[in-house]
Amino acid sequence: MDQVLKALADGTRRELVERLVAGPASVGELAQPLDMSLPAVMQHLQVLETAGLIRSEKVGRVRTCHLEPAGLRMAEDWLGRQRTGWEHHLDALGDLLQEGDSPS
Amino acid sequence: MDQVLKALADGTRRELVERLVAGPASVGELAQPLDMSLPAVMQHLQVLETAGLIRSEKVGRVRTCHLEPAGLRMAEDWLGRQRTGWEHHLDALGDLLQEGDSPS
DNA sequence: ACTAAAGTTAAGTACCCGCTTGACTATTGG
DNA sequence: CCAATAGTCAAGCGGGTACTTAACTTTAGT
Repeated sequence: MDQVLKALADGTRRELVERLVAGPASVGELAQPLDMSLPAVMQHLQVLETAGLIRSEKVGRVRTCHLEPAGLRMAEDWLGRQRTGWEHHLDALGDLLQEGDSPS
Repeated sequence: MDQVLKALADGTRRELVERLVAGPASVGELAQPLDMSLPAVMQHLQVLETAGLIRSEKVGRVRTCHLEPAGLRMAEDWLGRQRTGWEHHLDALGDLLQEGDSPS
């Protein structure tokens, strides 16, 4: 969880994810539009892979990366739980107020 | 977006959010279970508020904080878009493969 | 075999983050 | 008024993070 959100907290890494939504890509393809050195991109990819957000296999001399939806779903679920929890709390509060509204 | 995910990337701040799901709380109440100094908690709260994840008003000498679901929902939506985007991509790919499967 | 392409590793640098302590400001109750 | 409570401001410290460049490894093309 911590790793997933830390990974997505970086704008560059989110760009990488957004690119990978369109389909798998090699390290070079991912690096090309990114105005930074290739090793920098590598480090970002490693962070994403350690977090379980992407997976990559190397065949020949080219490493191909693809998205792993499980990681995204985990983060999404956590956010959803907190949000709906709070909204239900508000609902319950609303009911309580309405109930106590006309006590005569 | 960047601010929201950076804010949630920290474990302490996620604890604060989880606490606030149960309802509003004062700075002191939030700090009490957190084995760190009060200014540290303040800084975390400021990060959360700047990110739009919580809101707080000060009445008298006590500041009360409450959750703001909009921020959570924004992050949740982004994650959902990426994930479903990728899943649809996989579906389309599956269809393509199946279509080309028996070309005779 | 020789060279270019695609990554990878290692080391170093500059900056950002979380936390601390200490001093300070407002409110509240006696 | 006096002191305790609840929070805030400011400076500083240590570790982590995002890059960089330079050197190296492996594979592919000719």
